Amino acid sequence: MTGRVHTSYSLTGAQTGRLSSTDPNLQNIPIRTETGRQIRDAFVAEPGHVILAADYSQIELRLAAHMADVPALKEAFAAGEDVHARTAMELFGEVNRDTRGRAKTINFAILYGISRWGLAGRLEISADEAQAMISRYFERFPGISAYINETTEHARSKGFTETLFGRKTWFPQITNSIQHIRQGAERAAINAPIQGTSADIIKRAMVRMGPALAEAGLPNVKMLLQVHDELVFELPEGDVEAAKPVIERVMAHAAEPIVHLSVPLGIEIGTGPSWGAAH
DNA sequence: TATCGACGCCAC
DNA sequence: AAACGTGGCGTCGATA
Repeated sequence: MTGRVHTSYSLTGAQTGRLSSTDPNLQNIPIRTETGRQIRDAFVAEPGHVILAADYSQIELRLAAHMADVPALKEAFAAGEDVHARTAMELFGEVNRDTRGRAKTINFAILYGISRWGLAGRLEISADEAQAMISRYFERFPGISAYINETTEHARSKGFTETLFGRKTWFPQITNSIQHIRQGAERAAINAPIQGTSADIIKRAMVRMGPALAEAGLPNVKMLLQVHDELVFELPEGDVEAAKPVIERVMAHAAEPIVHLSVPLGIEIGTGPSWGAAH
């Protein structure tokens, strides 16, 4: 008995290469509402220890900017700018609460394989209006349009997509004669290289983390959880300042030396007595 | 009593 | 008509 909750991870749980978590699933613990935050606060560190949460900041949008070669987005990430604001400026010519919010929604929609109906539903506008916004997005960021066309065509001709590290995901439904099934496969194929490359990167960071902490003289830092773009640690309070730069460096450079990204990978680190407080 | 799929909701 | 990606799980009703 450890007196703690223990999950099980499946290394092949998701088509894209993500981990999945069961019994219990610790990758969908609430956080967005006040009640959710209180639930995360129930995950506490041992006395004398703290929880450290390290997140990749907008990793999938950064990878999309790299893979689709979108100069405006790459510049924004390189400069540490607000990328959704930058997108709003490109699309609407001005940045305010409304345009930034809509730009953020469109950026997410791109990662998921955009459709006029999906965007229309999310923005509560007509499909025609959504199509006009997508066309505008493609005009401003032609690399995104090319990425979508090339990725779906590759999936159709070869049957699979690849991450930047060469890991394949297969799409047998990409040639299905039923339109909505085929289109669903196309959206998944657009997303898979992005989500999959993110999964590859954090796995590489996890493999390197133990040795890196050991070499840094930090044997008491324990890696507890992975939540897709986040690693959760428990460590003695006195180790926090030494551990932060090690964790940051391992995560930020995890793609190297196999893949050289044209955007930096930003890491956000927080600490506290609980998982909730570490965010 | 067990199993399966639809549904809704939680996360990234 | 149209729900945009990846998952797990609790509930409910149909079924064996």
